[in-house]
Amino acid sequence: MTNDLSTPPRSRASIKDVAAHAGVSAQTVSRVANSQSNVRPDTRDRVMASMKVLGYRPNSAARNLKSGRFRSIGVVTFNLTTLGNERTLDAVAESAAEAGYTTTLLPVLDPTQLDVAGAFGRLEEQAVDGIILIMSAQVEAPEKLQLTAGLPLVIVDSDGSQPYNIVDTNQEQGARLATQHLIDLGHQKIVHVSGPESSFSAKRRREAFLHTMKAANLQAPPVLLGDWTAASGIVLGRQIAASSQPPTAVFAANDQMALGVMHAFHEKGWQIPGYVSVVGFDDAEDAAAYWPALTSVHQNFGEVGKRATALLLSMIDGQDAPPNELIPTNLVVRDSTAPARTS
Amino acid sequence: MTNDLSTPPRSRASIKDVAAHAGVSAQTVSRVANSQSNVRPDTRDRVMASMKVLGYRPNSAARNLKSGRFRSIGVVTFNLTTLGNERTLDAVAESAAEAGYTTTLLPVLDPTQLDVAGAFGRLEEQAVDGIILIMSAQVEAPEKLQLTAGLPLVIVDSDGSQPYNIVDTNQEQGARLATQHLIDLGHQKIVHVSGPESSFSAKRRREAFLHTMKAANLQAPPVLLGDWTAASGIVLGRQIAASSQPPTAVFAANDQMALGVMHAFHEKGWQIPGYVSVVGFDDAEDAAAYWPALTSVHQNFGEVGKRATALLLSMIDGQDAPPNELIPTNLVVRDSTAPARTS
DNA sequence: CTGAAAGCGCTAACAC
DNA sequence: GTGTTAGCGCTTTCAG
Repeated sequence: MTNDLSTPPRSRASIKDVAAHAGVSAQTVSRVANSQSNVRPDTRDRVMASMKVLGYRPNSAARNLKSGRFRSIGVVTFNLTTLGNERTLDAVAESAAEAGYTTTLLPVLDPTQLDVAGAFGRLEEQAVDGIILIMSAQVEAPEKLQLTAGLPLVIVDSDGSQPYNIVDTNQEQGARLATQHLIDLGHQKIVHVSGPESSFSAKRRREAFLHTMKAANLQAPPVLLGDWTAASGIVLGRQIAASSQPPTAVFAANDQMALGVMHAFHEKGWQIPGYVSVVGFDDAEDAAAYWPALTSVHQNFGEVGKRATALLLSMIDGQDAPPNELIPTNLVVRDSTAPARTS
Repeated sequence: MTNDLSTPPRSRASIKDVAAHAGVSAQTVSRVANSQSNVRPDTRDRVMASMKVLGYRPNSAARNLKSGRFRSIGVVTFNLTTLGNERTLDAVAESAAEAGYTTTLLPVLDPTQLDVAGAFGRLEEQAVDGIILIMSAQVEAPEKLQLTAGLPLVIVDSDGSQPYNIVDTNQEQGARLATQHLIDLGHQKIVHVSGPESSFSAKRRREAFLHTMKAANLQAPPVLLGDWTAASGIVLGRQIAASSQPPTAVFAANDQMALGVMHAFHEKGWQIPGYVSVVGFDDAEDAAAYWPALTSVHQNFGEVGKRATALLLSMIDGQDAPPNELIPTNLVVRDSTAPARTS
């Protein structure tokens, strides 16, 4: 894939060409292009005709140069393949488009790149007016983020300790909701299948789980650590299924792991929710089609993306950044949870 | 979300500022910024120091204006929320980044927009050197695509009849693989759960299914039409489960609908694959964690994105476009398929 | 090795 | 209503 810069780009008609063709000044063409009112109708028509004939399209690079803005926001992603990241990105792109901004993807293949001044600094060379960093659930927020100093930055993540503008779902509240739901159903032995050590989201959910258990005077069995994938859920689920004193419920930190856990329980022949209940987190699009339909904590990623974009745009406009925002979650009860077995 | 254009953008140090600070000409700064060789080491060091102090970042708008290129490719998406689209986009972004291009998202909220000359024409104003159109599985390729004339365009879709450069997985071959797999297992009554009428992918798969059945001298029951969602799979699955003469196998046009179909079969108490076999299409990340693990046709979306990007970049470089590409698929056999029941 | 001049395409500000 | 001028930040070209 060579990028021969010596190859001239396909020539496009410029404003001058149109002006010449229509027999007017470049300025008039500009006025027509920007649909300003002070152009005589017949002149406008003539110019429009010329634009059409020549296939004229305004050059946004020139516009950007003039205005000092790119009307584009950059989104740094580590791996889009996480459900939440994708939905958030989706919402960001839509919100940005509504505001007349485009969204530029800045994929960071190797997370450690972020620590390299050069690599991350280069983000600022991108034609963007601000940056949204959608933290991967698997990557720690790098300390070196200062490097973006100069460009407005919004982080979508759970680590409130970072000195940046954070938008996220209220993970703690969600985990509390899920845990309390199980407790209310009479479950006492509840195993938590958590995300990886490095993830702040995982940590938040884990801590909230532990806290809620404690508040109910319940002893939490050792927390199991997965990596968010369904495959890790299967492994951990089998581990649970092999224990001598099976729990009556499992709270998985995301739906994919919950799916894997249920898979392992089916293998073992356990009834869900008759023998064991399972709760997930995310409320994935397919959660209702899992077998059984999964009770899960709904995260409003669309809202997260929207708020993050709104926040960034207001920062770009030079306004003071509002305090960090936490989008509330809600529990969607389906068929994978029931009162604890009595045996 | 106002966009007050009168608010001046935050000032950044320009090449002039650096030049003044370092006591050299702007030209020299430019040379240093582009790491050209003909600068004396101490001059270079002085300039670099000034750049650092002032936090200088080259303005890509100006560069773009000079070079006539944006080093960015636009990706038009209708809805990212489809598995394939997301993975393809991911691969496009990575490939583009490797080639030094950024990826600009051009979300089209309302597909009918495409028919409006103005809306689609505006894509060309975007700061992109070419466009990849990832057709939604739910949207018909508009006839009006001619409107992009002027910008290199690659379409990721299955409609070979369009006069554009197409990259896609080999849907027909995949559907044949799935159908033949069931036939080889002795299934004779196979129901196909297809995607929506408007989708070319769905049509391709449906036709290949029908053709393969015919070639095996098997009569295909009426095809059921879903909308790709797991929810529609549940509805259709219940319909199948209610029939007086149940099929021995179902071939769903995507994994999500297969998940829904299996959900309905579980409800009915049917054993999978003991009583009925199910095959999906996509090989979703979680397919192996479904219950039972789903046999599915693997689509290499990563390769599709890569090839589409490579194709577009070569077109941007003014090279002749190679013929349309079809990426082969392969069948991943798991636990949801078994020999047909004999009863 | 370094600098000065010109111009990429566009638009704000000012003529007429 | 329309045209002219100037300049956004950078790089290519040509002089020194």
